[in-house]
Formats: sequence, C-alpha cells, structure tokens
Amino acid sequence: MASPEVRYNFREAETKWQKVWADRKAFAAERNSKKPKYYVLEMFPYPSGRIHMGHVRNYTLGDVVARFKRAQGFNVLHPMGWDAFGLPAENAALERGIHPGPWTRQNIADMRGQLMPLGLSLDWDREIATCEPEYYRHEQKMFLDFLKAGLAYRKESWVNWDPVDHTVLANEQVIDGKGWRTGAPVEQRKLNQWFLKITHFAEDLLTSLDDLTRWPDKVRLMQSNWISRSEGARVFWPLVGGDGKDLGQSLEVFTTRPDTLFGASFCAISPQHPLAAKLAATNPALTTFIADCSAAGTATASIETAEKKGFDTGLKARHPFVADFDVPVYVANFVLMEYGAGAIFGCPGHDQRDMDFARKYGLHVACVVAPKDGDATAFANTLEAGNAAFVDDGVAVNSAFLNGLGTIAAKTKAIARLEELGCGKGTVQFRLRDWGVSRQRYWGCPIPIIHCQSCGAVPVPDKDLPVRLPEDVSFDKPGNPLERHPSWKHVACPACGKPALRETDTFDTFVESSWYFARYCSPAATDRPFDKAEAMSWLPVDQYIGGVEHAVLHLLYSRFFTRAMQTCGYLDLKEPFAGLFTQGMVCHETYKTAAGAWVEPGDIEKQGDGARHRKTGEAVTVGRSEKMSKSKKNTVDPQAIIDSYGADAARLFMLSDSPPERDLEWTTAGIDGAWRYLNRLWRMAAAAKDCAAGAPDRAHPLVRHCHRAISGVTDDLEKLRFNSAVAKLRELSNAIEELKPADAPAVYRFAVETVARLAGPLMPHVAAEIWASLGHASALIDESWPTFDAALLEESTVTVAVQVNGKLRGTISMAKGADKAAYETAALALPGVQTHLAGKPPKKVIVVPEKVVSVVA
RNA sequence: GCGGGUAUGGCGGAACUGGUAGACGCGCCAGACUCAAAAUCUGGUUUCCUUACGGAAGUGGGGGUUCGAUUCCCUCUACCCGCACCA
Repeated sequence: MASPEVRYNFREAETKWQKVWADRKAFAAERNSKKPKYYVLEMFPYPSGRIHMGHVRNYTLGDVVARFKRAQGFNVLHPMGWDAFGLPAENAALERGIHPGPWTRQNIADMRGQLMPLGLSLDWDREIATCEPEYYRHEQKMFLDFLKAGLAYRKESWVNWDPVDHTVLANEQVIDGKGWRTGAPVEQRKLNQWFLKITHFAEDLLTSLDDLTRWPDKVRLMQSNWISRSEGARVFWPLVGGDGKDLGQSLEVFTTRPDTLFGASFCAISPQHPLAAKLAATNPALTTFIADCSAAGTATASIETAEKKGFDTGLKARHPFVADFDVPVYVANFVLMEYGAGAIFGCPGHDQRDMDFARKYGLHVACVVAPKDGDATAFANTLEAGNAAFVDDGVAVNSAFLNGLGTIAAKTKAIARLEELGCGKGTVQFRLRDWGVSRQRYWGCPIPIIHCQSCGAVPVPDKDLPVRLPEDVSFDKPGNPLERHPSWKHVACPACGKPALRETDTFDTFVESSWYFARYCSPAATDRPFDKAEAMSWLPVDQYIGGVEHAVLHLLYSRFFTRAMQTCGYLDLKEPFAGLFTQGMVCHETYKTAAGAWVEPGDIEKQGDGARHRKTGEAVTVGRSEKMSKSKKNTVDPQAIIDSYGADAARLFMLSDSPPERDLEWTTAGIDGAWRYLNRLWRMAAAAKDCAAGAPDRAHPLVRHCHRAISGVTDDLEKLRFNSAVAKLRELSNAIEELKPADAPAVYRFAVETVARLAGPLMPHVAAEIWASLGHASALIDESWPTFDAALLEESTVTVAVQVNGKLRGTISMAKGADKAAYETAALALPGVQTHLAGKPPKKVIVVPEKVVSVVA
C-alpha cells in the first residue's frame, strides 16, 4: 500500500543534511558571542580503530544536549578529539610491526569517518589528538611549571609493576591486585618515579565535592571514599634495644585511636619500612620473612584471607605515657608502608586485627574502653578472655588521666598530652596518595627532564620544548624502546653542558586527559596550552558525559590538574566539570557453545527456548546479558546498524526505553521499532504538506496537547530524561494520528511541526527533512526552541478519583475551582460509592481538590 | 567485612512534593488490506473469578504510619556496583 515516496529515504536525507551542516559550519562555537555559553563534552575516545555501541550511546547523549541547548539560544561548544597515546598502539607495533604513530593516525581517520554519519553537532575545527607535539608540548611545559611550584617531585618508591605491560601502575589502576588493563598480578618494585602532588589538594578535593551538586551522588561518594580523610595522631615511641639500651631514635606510628594508648601491647612496622630493611641487614631470618611478605602480598589475589604474620625484631618500644611500659616491635605483613607512618601500635582489645595478632603471638590483651552503660569490670573480663575486639566508642577505663572520658573527649585529651610531652602530634591522614605518572613506555608524552651526573634532574629549557618522540624505534622486545634507542637519550646537560641522559619514561596517559577540556577552548594556541581568557569564558564544562568507570581515575586527576593549573596561573578555576552525567553500558546476551567458544549474536538463530549456530547448527547456551566486549563476542557493530537503518533510528533506539544512566539492553526488536516510528513521522509529514498553514485554533485539544508536549519534553531534555521525552513525543504522535488532516488542517500542520521541532535534538535528520518538506525556507537548526503557553497546559475540568476506604470506586469530572462541597456532593452521588456505603452516611469525607475524594465508610 | 544502589505485567520501562499503578515502546493475540507474503492499519493484552455486568488481588517478602503508600518508616531476601588488612 505504501507507495515508494511515502517511505522515508534516510540515506538520501542523512547525507544531504550532514553536508548542509558541514558546509555551513553550523556547529562552530562562536567567539565573542552575546549569547550565554554552554559547554557540552563527552569523554573523548581512545582511537582503537572502530567505534562501538558505547561510543554511539555516549555521543548521542551529548549531541542531544548540545542541539537542545543550541536551539535554546546558547552559544554551544561541543568539540571532539582523541585520547591518542596509550598501550594498544605499542601492542599493535609489537604484533604487526606497524609504528604507533601511523597506526594511531589511521585509526583516528577511520573513527572520524565512522562518527561523521551519526550526524553529531560537533565543532570539528577544534579537533585535537593528544599524541601530536602541538598538544603534548604544552603538557611538558605545564609539568615543568608544576615542578617549580612544588606540585611535582621525584622519589624512589615502591611501585605497582605490571609484568605484562612492563610498566608502572598507579594505585587507582590496580584492581583486585591486578593491572587494570592486562589483568596480570601486580608486583612490587622499587623505582625512581615522578609524582604529581595530588595530596596537596586532598582536603580541598574532598570538601569541594559538596559543591558539585550536578554530579551523581554515587560518584561523589566514590571520590570521597577514595580520598578518605581520617583524624588521629602521630605518636613517637622511643626505641630500646634487646639489652635495654636506649637506641636514641624513635618509631613513629599513626593511629586514629590515641585514646587506646594505654591498651597497647605491641608495635608493628611494615616489611617495607626502612627500619625493617636496616634490621634485616644483620638478620637473615628477617630478610627471608620480608621477602616472603612481598611475594605473598603481590602474587595472590587472596590478600583478604592471608594470615596475619609477624616477626619479632627483639627491639622494644617505650610507651609515651607510662614509664617502664615497653612493648615488643614486630615486622608484620598486614602493615602498609604507604599509609600513615608505615607503622602502628597494636591495641588488641579495640582492634580486631590487633586482637588476631595478639592471640597468635600470645601478647597481652587489655581493656581500655568500655560501653557507656553496664558493668565495666565484667565487660573487661569478658573482653580480655575472648577473641572479639570492642571497636565502638565508649568510655575510657584503665587509662590513667583518660579514665571516665568518652572516646571523642579521650582522643582530644590524649593528643593534647602527647603534644605537651613532645612525643606526638594530632594529625589528619588521607588515604589518597600522590599520583605516580612515570611509565616505562614509548607511546606517551616524554617527560622533559635531563639527568646529569653533577646537576641532577634538570628541566629541559623552554627553547628546547617540545621533547619529541623519536620516530626510528624498534619494538622487537618488550620494555621501553626509548631506553634502547641508540642516540635519543644522549644529550648535553642544559645546566653544565656535560654529557647527560634524557628521562626515558613517558607520562601516564591520564595526564593528557586531565586538561584536554581546556585545550578545546583554544586548540590552535601555539605559545601556551590555551588562552586564559578563552578558557575562562568556556569553563567549567556545563555538561560532561561519560562512563562511570572513570568515576575515580580520570575525574579525580582532572580536578587535581585544574587546581594545579590554577596554582601556576593558567586558569582561575578549581572545578573543571560543573555537571556530570554517567551513562550506563550497552549490553547484549552472550552465547557459548558446548566447547566453551563464544559465538557472535549475528551467528545465532533462536528457536523456541533454545538457540543454535546459524552456520554449524550446533546448540548454543544463552548466557546473561553483559557489557558488549570483544572477548565475549557479544558485540553488535554500530556501522552495520547505521548502514541499514540510518543514524536517526540508531539514535532513537539509544534514547528510548532505558534511562541513560542505566545499562541498555540492545535488541533487534528495538531498532525495528525505532525505524517504524521514523516512517510514521514521515507519513504524517506527507499528510501535513497538504494542510494550509495558518493560525491553529488554540482551544483545539490537539493544540493543547502540543503545548503540554513542549513543556514536558523541554523539562525532560533539561534533566536528561531522554526516554521520557521520547515517550511524550510518541504520545503526541499518537494523538496526531487520531485527527483527520482535513478536519482541522492548521491544527494538523501545527502539531506535525511541533513534533519535528521537538524531535530535532533527538533525530536531527528526519526532523530537518520534515521541516523542509513542509515548505520552510530556513533550516530547522536555525529555529529556536518552541515555547508553550502556560494557559493551554491545563484543562478547565479535571477528572478526580473517588475512593471508599482507600479503594477506587469511580471518578468524577469537576470544573476547576469547584468548592469542596461540590466535590463531596458529586462523589457521594456515584452509584459505586452508594453501593459501598450501603445506605449509611459516610463517617468522613476528605476532599483534596483536583486530586481525590476519599470517603470513609 | 565496610559503603552505596536496585527490585513495578511476558520484556524495557512510566507515575512531579503520598492521591485513578502499568504512560510510552517491544512482544504476543485477533481482525482489515493482499492470490499470498512483507509493509501498513484497527482492536485487545497485569493476574484470578465471571458468558457478561462486575468483583477480588496486585509495585521482591513481612510489618508499620495514613482517609489513602510504587512513593515515608522498620525488618528480611535477592541481585548489582565501589572499596577492601588504610591502623
């Protein structure tokens, strides 16, 4: 029945409009605009070579926001670029002998080609790629500025070493004791590393989370837990040798419970503590113990079940408050070098780990805190005989001058006394550690430092920046090709001119992504990373969109970097992202053969309850839906979808049904439904074409519906509730189909035009095509966002529920503004109400005008 | 272990500050058009009882507050996410 011209030709329309937009540079952000600014940014992709469904979703979400804000009259900045440094390029080089540079640039070209057909409203003139010297030279400069400002430093430290990638990982990049990328168990190594002093801003990074009101609570909480502030004290314990002689040095420990000092029964230091190393030098047994600890701590994932083990050093630590109160000093496997002072004092009565340790090594258990109520002596007896520590707050007992004080007061007093005696200090400790940025990789930004025998680490002078990556490198072996390069690292010291060596480490690629959002503001700047005034006019990003997997890493680093840039005068801003939205993943069922091989969705044929392989006919088990990933082969190629259904259909499906923050289940049925809807719209447009334009009757129900839709969709788009916006559009479309065009031509045309305008941000091509087909000379993207008349939103009568004893027994239609008595009369007259009252008068009638009449029988 | 979240038809999901649960879509059923199919259109679709009219139950389970609870409180269960020997 449908004639060919009624079928929407998406291929033609999408190509046409994309060309129109590109030719006009329609989405270029304006400079010196009088309009208010709006910066929309999606997390930029790593150029792997192919786009995946996650990209399609991410960029669709951002594009809707960008187009919507643009229509609302904002000067929108919506740029795109490439997070182009990283390991996959080196792996490709290793596997296929392609140099990372050309490989990456080709991937960028390929992916750009794949993104274009999505019809995204991007300002492509601002495109950046972080692997180009034009970009990373500024990063090198900023690093040197950070160095001057004391925000970067070098130290020898224990690092997480990924044995597969042959590189160092930040703590954030270690997941369950394994490398975040390779999944290989991480080893501990001691290396000289560059660090960025993120801890300098720990307090501010934490407290400022409160101001990020347009961030998901979940992300703020994750960051807060990551930074993790705790108050306590540093306590110095004078050390005594086994022979009772004062060693003239003391052991520093950190505690959050200075109120339990009187319950101390031992001290323990980390196997990586300098003192442990010193003692081990003359103690082979201790050396063995330490080696065992670092092997066990890294090779197995079962850290949680690892037994608490200690090695008695024979040293004693002298109690800060009590004379002749010496406790043994252990090296213990559960003490972390990186937290606090790398040493603790153990109070078994009030810490479960210490209790476990004490029971194992037969150490004394003393009760020094008792619950507020009850018999303290009986409680102490039970505690000291048992295996369960009392870790709650209570009242100090057996603690000399602290006795009787509540835990909080006791902490304060203990700290005051420590400070008085000069053997301790109240302090705040963060879990957050400085960000190690050195990576032993080739495909990254070179760290602009030259190491000289006599001058030390010397910054590369400005005039010699950028330090470029050499092109002639070989990837025949694992490890860092820069290290092996015959000449690159040999340079003269900029300070003294003597032969010196370049730093061969490159930056963690999270450094590039920590400031790219600022570079977009002036992507062509050559003499500085970005123009300060330009950056200040655009930043902060108004709406940032990306995956929740970056909740800690990337977002925390960017927040730090912005503060560091502020410190060095590049910007005057603390928080880079005012609004953050974290999207859900795109998921699909997984399929597996009996042999355990994963099967692609395209090869699956479903029949009845089961599924089989389309080609081999082999039975296949259907697994649960999981994030699309190459390893499980449950991916659907976006390119194929866009080729056969078009960008608008793909976009529409991405936006329908699932709220954007939730995971989305990809189904063929979904894309079919989206495609069908586009055609329905197109048929409506064809019908509207024959309707004469004119002022529609404002009283017409469909006109009122249009105004409601404008109001609702605007609100939904504002709040990124795209699924709800789509539902409202479809509702309006359904209502339009109820109306015969000939019955009210002006109304019909108005309604179709309203749909097209509201659909503009969601399905830009079909909306533009409909708009043009209705005879408009100007393009839809030049139209401003439709407005609604509040007077038309509400009906003059309302339908109100009538309940008897809380159960719905009917509805009444009431004029707005009717008085309560009228409601009551109308409600009581309902036959349904009468039957349930059974002739008796109601006990009570509650009238909530325009909402409900509730009758109590 | 600690912290956070989620739970609504066959499915994805709506429901603003407690006020007609199931919008919108998918799927399914029936019908129209067709030689037939595709496409499209129309109607139906929470469950149970009833030929029907109508009634009853119903938002993970149990309890509570209220005239009224998907929404608020308590409790339990299941699943998901983050952190995990952080002293």
